[in-house]
Amino acid sequence: MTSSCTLLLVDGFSYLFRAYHALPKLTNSRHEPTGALVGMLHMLRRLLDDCAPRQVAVVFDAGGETFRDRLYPAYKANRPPMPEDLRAQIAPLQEIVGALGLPWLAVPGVEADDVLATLARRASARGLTTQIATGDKDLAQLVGDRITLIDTMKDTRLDRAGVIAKFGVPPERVVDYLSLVGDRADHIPGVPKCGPKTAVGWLQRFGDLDAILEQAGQIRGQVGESLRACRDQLLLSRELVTLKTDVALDLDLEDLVPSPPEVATLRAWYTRLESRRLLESLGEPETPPAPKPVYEIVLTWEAFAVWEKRLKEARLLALDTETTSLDAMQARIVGVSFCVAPRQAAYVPLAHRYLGVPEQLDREAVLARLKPLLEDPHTPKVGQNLKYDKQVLANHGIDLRGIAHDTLLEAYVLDSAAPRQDLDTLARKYLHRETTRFTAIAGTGAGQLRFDAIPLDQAGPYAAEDAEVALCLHRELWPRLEAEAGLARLYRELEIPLIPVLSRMERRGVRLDVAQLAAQSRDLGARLAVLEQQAQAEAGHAFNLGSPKQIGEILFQEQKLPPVARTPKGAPSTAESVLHELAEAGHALPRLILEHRTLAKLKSTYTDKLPRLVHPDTGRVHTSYHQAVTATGRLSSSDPNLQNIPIRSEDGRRIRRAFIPDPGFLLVAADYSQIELRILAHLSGDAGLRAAFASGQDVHRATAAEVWDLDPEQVTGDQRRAAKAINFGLIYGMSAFGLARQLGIERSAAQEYIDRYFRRYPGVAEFLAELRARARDQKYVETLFGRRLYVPDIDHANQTRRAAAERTAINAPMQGTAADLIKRAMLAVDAWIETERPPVRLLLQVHDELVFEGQAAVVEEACERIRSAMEQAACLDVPLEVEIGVGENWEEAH
DNA sequence: GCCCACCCGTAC
DNA sequence: GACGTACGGGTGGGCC
Repeated sequence: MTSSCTLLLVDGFSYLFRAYHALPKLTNSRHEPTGALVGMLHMLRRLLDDCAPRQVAVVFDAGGETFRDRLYPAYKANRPPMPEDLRAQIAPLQEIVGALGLPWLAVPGVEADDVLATLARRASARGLTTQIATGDKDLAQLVGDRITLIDTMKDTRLDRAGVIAKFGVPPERVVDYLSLVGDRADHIPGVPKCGPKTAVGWLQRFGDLDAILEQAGQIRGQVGESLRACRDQLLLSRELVTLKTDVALDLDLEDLVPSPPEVATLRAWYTRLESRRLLESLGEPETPPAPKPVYEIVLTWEAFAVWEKRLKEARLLALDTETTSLDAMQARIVGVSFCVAPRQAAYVPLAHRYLGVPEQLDREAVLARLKPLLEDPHTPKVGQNLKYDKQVLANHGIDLRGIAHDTLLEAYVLDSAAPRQDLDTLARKYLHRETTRFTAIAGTGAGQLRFDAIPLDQAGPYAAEDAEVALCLHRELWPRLEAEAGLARLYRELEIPLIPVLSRMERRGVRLDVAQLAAQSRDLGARLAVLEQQAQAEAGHAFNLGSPKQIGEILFQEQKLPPVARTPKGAPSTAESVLHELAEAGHALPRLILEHRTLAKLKSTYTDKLPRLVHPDTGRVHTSYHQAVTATGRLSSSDPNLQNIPIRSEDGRRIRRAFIPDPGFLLVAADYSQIELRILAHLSGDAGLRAAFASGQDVHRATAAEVWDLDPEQVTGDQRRAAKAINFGLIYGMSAFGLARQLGIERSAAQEYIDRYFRRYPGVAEFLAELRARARDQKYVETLFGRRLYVPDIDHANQTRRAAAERTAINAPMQGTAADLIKRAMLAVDAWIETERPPVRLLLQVHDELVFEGQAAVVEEACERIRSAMEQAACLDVPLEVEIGVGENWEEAH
């Protein structure tokens, strides 16, 4: 669509609104909303390119009361207020429009449409052609020989013929048409039962609105009656819909000639918006792009000595290791890279093995030279995920100290909900820089090269770049953290100190009774075979019990059982709750499948898998803890995941018996009791809930007694169960629906429970409402220690997404505070162990539990030190209680 | 043979 | 659709 015009008028909000609703809700890395703004600016650019106008005006509503509000108080009443994240984009938009050199105006007392109409008519009277860019159909009344509408989002242009095609009436009848049909958005009522077809019919038959009203008596039926009843309203509607063309404007059309753009201002704005496309639109930057850094490959001792000196003198050195494996416990060093300032980075290859590799420096000799520097706590280091490098260096006898910063943790504390925190993603997000990916030099899949097989001309620049990017990233992220004192503190005092603690836990590992697990596997295998045979006999044919698809076909097609629930994709669900319900109804097959599933899970995930992960040298399993994965601040564990070892069923608990201490040691398990509920009591300040904990009795029983007005000993099992379900449900943002399903009761009964609960604990109800409001207001929620979780979906247009964000907003402060708290406890316990060196080792963390092994002789004393460290981790308005058990295995310790 | 979506189940 | 946070196994379909 290309056409030239002399005057271009832009309906500012019309486009901003549409961009806001049509585009995904983008924000920049500072969480400032940018989506609608960037969309609108792209639209504006295209418009200017297409129209090449001599004069331009971008017109905004000024806000406040207009003559229409005075004429008709219901006008635009009940419109939801403008979303805050949209409102926040208005002022920047106006500033940017100004910097583009485009005249813009907002006139109080009239709407933007009236200003557009006035300007268009004035131009028309002077013989100028005008195009109005808008999505608002009211403007169609202005269309004429010299005035057309354009809609860049739909890429359409509306001239006189276009108006007739769209509305069925010419522009001069558009006002009458709109008055008859009405406009829901503006609260203009129209004639009941009169839609577009009827309105056009009348206008064609009678001419205009006055003629229709004069001859209204001729129109029969209900529509005729409602037309006659609407007479006064119609005249008012016409007045409302008619645009003013005589708005007093203290400007001349000549004032609408654009001035030259202020490029520097625009560049600053576009940089802040983080829009590459907009930045490119400014043309070549004033300074040429930095030349691609040339990284040094260190192959001689002379070159090494130069770098050694630089490292010693650096205020902060960035470091990265390249290895043979992602498994930190198995990995061997292939090379190390360093960076001391942007573009000053080097790679020291140490163990590359491909054919034709040049002479490298000796690995052990280089590491011996680096050891004092790397172990010096006063030589500050930065890197991406230094816990990994610390492990790898430990494999070579080096204890990395002086970890001052970690870009992974910086990024995580700034935005824990970001989907990825890897170096490539962070470089793109914060440095607007594309980096070489590992797969680009190593390939993918089975043919992927190990790092020592990658030719040095590729491996070297890749490795050096990683160290350099880490340093640059730190320079970008650290000021952002420092600007938020709470976040900086969390990072400095909790997350960074935790690195060596987690590293020690991973390195220590935990001992497994492999023979016992093998015996369990055999037992489970035999039971599974029996169940499989019984199930297949019941079904009448062989099938795969591990396939939900086949199970669904047998149960719901062959056996015609009722499909109780469906999966998100619409298939009949075979989930546990469904099979349970069918089994309760007396069907044999679902019960067999259930039992088979349970045992198959235990065998494949645990009894078969765990022994394979025992480290060949240590004879123990070494999990990896991930410090920057969960949105709430919890740790996660993988390879193997030791945070989901079964405990609830008897068969499952047996697996815990295989977790055993070193000879001469005992296992100690220390659990926080009801930690999240205690945090709820503290954060909400609810007197009743606080009292329930202060009394020291069973909190679910106390809750039940309070809600049903009983003595604690009168509480029935079902009442306690219900109270427990509500207590947990609160933490998860559960609805009456969820509670009803959980308890197997009617939804109305569940609602009644919840209502009673909130009447008894009004502080809790208030607190939860406040969390929702806070999330909507500031787009994030916080833990007691200032950890932040952004919830951008909190005003998502999709109801499901929005509700999910609300649940996150409710859950995160409690789950996150618990995570902060146990991290503090871990630091305290570790400090005790590292300074006093008792024969006690911290082995595992399972969200609210710490697992230790301690020498039998000191275990009793150790328990008290552990209890004290954990209970003193924070001072809340309710006591923190820790339950400690000791045993020959993990199950016994509970 | 590899990768991925899907379904399901384990923990707190 | 309906209860938050994770990790991971098996199936089955698609791709190389």
